[in-house]
Amino acid sequence: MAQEPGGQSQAAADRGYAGQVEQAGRDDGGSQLSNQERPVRVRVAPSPTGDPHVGTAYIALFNMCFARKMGGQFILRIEDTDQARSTPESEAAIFRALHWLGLDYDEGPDAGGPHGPYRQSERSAIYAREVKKLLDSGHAYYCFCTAERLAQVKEAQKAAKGQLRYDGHCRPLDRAEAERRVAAGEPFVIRLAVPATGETTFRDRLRGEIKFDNSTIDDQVLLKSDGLPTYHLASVVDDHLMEITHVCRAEEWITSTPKHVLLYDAFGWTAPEFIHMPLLRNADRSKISKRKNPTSLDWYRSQGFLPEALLNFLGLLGYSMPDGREQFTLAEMIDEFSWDRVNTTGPVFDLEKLDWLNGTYIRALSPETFVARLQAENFLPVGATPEKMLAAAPLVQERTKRLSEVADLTAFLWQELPYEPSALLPAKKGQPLHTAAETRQILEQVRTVFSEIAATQTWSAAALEQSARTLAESGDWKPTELFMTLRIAITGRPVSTPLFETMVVLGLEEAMKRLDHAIAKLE
RNA sequence: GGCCCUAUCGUCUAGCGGUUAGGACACGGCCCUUUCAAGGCCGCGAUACGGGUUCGAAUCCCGUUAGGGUCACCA
Repeated sequence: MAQEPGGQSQAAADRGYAGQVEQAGRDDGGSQLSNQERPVRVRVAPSPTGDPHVGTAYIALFNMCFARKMGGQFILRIEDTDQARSTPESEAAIFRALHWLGLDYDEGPDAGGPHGPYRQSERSAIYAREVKKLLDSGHAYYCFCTAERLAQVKEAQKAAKGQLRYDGHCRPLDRAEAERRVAAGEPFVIRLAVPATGETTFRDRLRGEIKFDNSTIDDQVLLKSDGLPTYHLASVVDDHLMEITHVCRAEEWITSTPKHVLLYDAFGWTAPEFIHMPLLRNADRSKISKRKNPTSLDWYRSQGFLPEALLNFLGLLGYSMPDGREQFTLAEMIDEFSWDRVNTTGPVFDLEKLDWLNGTYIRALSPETFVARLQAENFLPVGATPEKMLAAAPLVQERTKRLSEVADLTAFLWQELPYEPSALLPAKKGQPLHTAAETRQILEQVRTVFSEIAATQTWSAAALEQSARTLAESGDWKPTELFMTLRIAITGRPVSTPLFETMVVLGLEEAMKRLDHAIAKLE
């Protein structure tokens, strides 16, 4: 990479400076070992604004897999340097969501660890200290430009169809003079002094060499006027001090990576290896957004997606297992993990496939686990009992894609649903096949026969079906016609879990009561 | 618009110079069946385009086109 001459000598000077820092004590995140030689340490660094994002889980998953595969550490760092948007509620929601998914980190705000604090708002002194080094070495400078001036410059550049970037107005300012203005209380920011010429290159693990002309890189603000760092400064400083070896983040960061590389150079630190994951997409292929796609992990949880299913699904996006299997556990994914099988094209987040996958996980649950999950996640309908749900579980699981559907699917078990009397009459193309009187008559026969069964035999689905079938055939009813009439009488709906099994679950007394009600409706 | 990334069925993907381009979701049909599901079988359906390199390109290179990202004192 062709650095301008000045930049190179500056970098050399920095190395000596960095050496002093190391002697000074525990500020030595960057050992001289390469990233291949150091123990793997990766992180996910969400910003606590709004709902916990599905993209955070996606990136966390891949970081986690790599860390576990390599026997390294996985860290959570909260990037809350935006005072206006960060909230404690959002932070708590991130912790909750990640733990729900089983993406447990080794170090983090709520997990502790030797490289804390893990919340950037608590690290201000560190950034102030580090940015001063940049000021001293000439890699950063004070800027007093007002928002208005910046806006004007941008307008002028737009009009001239030139590049949109800071014009370097404050860069030539004398350091002593600048500090006098700072001391006088004038608002300021600190900017990165990007070399005017040359280019900055880095290697992306997935895409190879990526090259940027320095002339296209902005003099990025490092320290905001509120005294807090921007993402660029904070993440570079923290990744270094936290001894992060691999930065795996979303593709949207590629264009700011050269700024980070320049920062590592300016500090005299070894840059981590960069891995830019593809961006999750909406159906129209734009970056996934809450306007076009559910993005909140809380939403997925409230819909009744199982964490293991969601994780499996995320693992299918931009990634594939060596044997092509599509259903796998986190442990299996870790076991087989390799960056070599990560794609670079942004996958569309397909909710339909998630539904299918979630359904397969729900069906694989034991009835006991199924009910336990419903209870734990508050999906047990009002009035439902775990005992009855357990009995119904095998019938319900097979028809459930999301746990949230269970309430509707089993509604008739906990209450008698209203329906129109006409719904009891079998019909074909709008034409009734039997009159109300005929229907009432056969229902009365059914009630009689079922009562006998109840008195003499076990209340089994097979026995009920057999007698109902016999009854229908002895009359001029097709079994399916009678079954549909019974289905309406018992469940109140034309679509339900299998009729006779359902009656068994419902119980003798309740089923007979509903038959009586149906007969009454036909009088 | 500048810069950067990307390009196999509608969607998720396999493929890493020689395959009838494979699988999954979705969709359609059939079977099973008591409705809905689940399950089984079958079908539909892709290498963006144009140049090269090569005996041979989905695979390698270049260009075009298209899509995306990014150009904040947000991350």
